[in-house]
Amino acid sequence: MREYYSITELTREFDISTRTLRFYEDEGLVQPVRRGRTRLFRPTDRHLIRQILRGRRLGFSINEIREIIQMYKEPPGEVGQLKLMIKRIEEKRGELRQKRRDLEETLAELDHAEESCVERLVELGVNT
Amino acid sequence: MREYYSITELTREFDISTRTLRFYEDEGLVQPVRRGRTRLFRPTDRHLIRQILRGRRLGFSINEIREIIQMYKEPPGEVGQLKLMIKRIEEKRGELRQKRRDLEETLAELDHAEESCVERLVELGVNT
DNA sequence: ACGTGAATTGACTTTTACGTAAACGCCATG
DNA sequence: CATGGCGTTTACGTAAAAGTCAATTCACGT
Repeated sequence: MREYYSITELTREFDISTRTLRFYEDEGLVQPVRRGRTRLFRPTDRHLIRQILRGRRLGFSINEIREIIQMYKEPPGEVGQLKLMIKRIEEKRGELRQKRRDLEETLAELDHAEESCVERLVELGVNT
Repeated sequence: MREYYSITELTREFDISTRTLRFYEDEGLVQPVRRGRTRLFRPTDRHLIRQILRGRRLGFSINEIREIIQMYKEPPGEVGQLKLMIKRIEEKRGELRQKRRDLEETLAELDHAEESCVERLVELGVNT
């Protein structure tokens, strides 16, 4: 496990711009350390980026991603906070399950659409 | 099956604004008929709205949603078009499968986070 | 005929998530 | 030593997806 990653290394690995990474830093999603003024990203930052991009692909906003990331962190020490956190996690899971239903339905419709296309090709006597 | 739905009926059903529906019309995603100036949405428009919102929840842009909707329509008559369409459908399915992986991973991490919270509660001697 | 509520159009505004450009520091290499 | 490459900050720009507001315009019930 490497200790530090430069910003351009990560932009290449994840195919995002430096602007994007700096933006995520401004938003408090990652906290690279500094050597002088240059940013050094640690494995934990790298993993966070992975999580951010996952959230992004799922259509979550930066704020929602921030919330989700909070949930991955060390659980709080106080009972009320813990219960609240669990409730929030439940809510997010609800959203994700909704997304999963949406996804399966969309996939099913695409399957159906493809079938229609294939049938049509067969009708036209195309060798598949 | 009702023949027509008014714009406000649909805004209530789907919890979106009239502005949003008109925007979707401008974008050519739905084509309600007109009686004078007022829009009359048919069941097919209603179903399209359902599909649009599904796409939106999955983080697809309007353009991507437009593409997907094209795929649901009658398959084209020409062989080249059909093959192209099938290729596009395959691509979209790829995207959706990526989203599904993202989703499962996120759900898994949330499960893990919740477990940590519950464990912590048990440590604190809270009666769950 | 008249007021009231629902719908319409059009213009302007807002938010999000970056893009882009300018201007500069640091340093290794030819 | 200057050139390229990578890094920085600050600031302004922008596209997408609506929200908001103003000014009508119907449709109707009385």
